[in-house]
Amino acid sequence: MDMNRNTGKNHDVHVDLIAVLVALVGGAPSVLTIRNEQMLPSGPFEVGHRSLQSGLRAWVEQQTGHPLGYIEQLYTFADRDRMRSDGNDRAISISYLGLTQAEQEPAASDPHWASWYGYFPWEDHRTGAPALLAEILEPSLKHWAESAEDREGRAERWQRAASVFGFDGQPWNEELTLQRYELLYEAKLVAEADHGNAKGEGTLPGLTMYADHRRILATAIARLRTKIKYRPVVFELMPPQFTLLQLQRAVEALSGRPAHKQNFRRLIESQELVEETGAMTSDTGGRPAKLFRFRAAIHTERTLMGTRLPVTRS
Amino acid sequence: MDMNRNTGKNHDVHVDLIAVLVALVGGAPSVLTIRNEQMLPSGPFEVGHRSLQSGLRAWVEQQTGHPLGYIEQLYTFADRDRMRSDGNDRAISISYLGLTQAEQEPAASDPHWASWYGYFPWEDHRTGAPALLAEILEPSLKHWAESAEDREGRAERWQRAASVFGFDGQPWNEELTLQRYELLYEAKLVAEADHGNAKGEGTLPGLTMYADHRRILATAIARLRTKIKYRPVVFELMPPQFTLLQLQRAVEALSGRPAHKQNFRRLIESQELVEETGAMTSDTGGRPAKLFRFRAAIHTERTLMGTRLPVTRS
DNA sequence: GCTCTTATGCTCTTTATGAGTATAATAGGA
DNA sequence: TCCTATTATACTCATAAAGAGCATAAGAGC
Repeated sequence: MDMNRNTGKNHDVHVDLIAVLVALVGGAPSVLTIRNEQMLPSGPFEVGHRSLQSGLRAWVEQQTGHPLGYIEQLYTFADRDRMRSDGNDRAISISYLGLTQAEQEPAASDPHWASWYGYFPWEDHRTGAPALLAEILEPSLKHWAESAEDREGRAERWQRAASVFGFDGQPWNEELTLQRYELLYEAKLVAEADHGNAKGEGTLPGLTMYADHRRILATAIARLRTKIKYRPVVFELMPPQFTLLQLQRAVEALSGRPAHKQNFRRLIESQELVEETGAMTSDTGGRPAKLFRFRAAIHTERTLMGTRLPVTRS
Repeated sequence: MDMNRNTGKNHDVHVDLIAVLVALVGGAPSVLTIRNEQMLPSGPFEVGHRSLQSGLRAWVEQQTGHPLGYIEQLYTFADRDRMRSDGNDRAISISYLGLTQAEQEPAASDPHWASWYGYFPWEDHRTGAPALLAEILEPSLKHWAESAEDREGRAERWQRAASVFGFDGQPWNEELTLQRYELLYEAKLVAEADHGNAKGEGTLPGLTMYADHRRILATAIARLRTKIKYRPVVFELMPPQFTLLQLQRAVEALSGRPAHKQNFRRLIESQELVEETGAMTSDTGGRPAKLFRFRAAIHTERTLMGTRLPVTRS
């Protein structure tokens, strides 16, 4: 039955496991990094590992001391020239997305919780579209579009840039984080795109990362932004008790766009995701707020239900 | 910068590429199989392959003669005991979902288009819930639930079965194909679940497959059923021209549940996914129908928009 | 008591969606 | 030819969900 093995040749390849571990640190959606915010925790999949997940768990705990909670598989990459800076031999990266809470403050600089908007400043629309979108990205991409050979090429490039970045009055779609990064990569506007060249700062604002780690981070953000809309995953990022505004801020931090407060609570409450703890908190800055917790039952029902979240239209 | 490689040990593992290629064959959602409908096309990822996708493409074309169209990555599996029947050494399977049209009729028996409901008879609710759900699955799962050790275990098992299969008046959710298969696996009701034992027919109706290929197929079905609701992927499965009823039948075939005809067309038309070709067809059996094609623009906009599809409530 | 700030309740409008009624246009047989 | 079965297509109705905004409540600080 098994005909594809043992053809004599050695087909085995190197497999890396990479973790995008997300937590909210002081309101900022953050990712756990090592090496001066340049790398995601990672390590090779070894023969001793019981499973992909347990292998990843081992590496992350060894490199960062942080335990892994909820994780889900993200994507498996194997682009020859995108992957490795020394890129000669064959390798595969299996990436995972993890959600936790950052217990201690990021004191030491090595395992460090870095805000993901440091790497993607154009993704944060919580207080409106960032200035650099119109001031830097739009002209740069326009220039790139113009540099296409033929007329259709130019039109097609600009069309793509506009729809993905929301230029020309098109709506911003926060889920397209990966497509935006890929477009910038294609336009050689991110430092990772020119191989072997001076690896200092990119052409655009925004921190760069080792190899394709920034692409993996973009994949994680996109996934999380999609998922948060139909599955109650914010859970994993919240403390045991919270106010509805705190919950809203968490969702806004992830999606990168503002939510309508009253509608947000209507939605959350109508879905019976949370229940009152009975306690109140008064460090709100205004009227004290009720504290909520997630309903225990949710954890089992989780697969079955959806969560939608209300955002402001424009 | 690169610290995780070359530690002296050889960490390399065997990587298989597996394709779930889907097409509609005479109204049946079908998957391309080899080896007497027991296997999905697959082969090792080799050093010569330019990318995962091109490697997969090579294997599928070699084994089935079928070209690969639209594909997307599904999942990467590496469960030691689930994966290989001879399971001693380490291996990883990277699976892809592909959508095409089956040009020629499935004449030869080896590369064969097999209806996916042959493997998962309980998944086809187009004409109501299949009888075997109540007659076979429900009692079997009840028995499994009862065989748990303690009271909570029994309650929890039945609770899970009921919500995933829609027993006790709970709604059927067509997207839970994978969870259903996993539950049956856990309950040892599918033949793949007892290792090395008589590999004849499973305890339940439904064809079995080699190793974990049926699980991969379940993953593909679940993915497609989810995706079809927010991305216009039916495209890839349709001929260049079609009537709205044909389109509806395609969607129903994939989702496994009936749609409301008038609402279906309202939705499709309101989304401007299609345009009239001007031609009509009269092999409808009744009043002739307008022929439609997908709007060309859609192919570029594809990433950006959603498609929703209306189903009957109960 | 006044002001600022956040919490919370409620209304209004628009849109989406599930469901059903009615009519049109063909084929085929009585 | 007329009747019937079958599918296509147009509308209407009711309800639910979603976006927006108004109004009031309840604290802190001055």
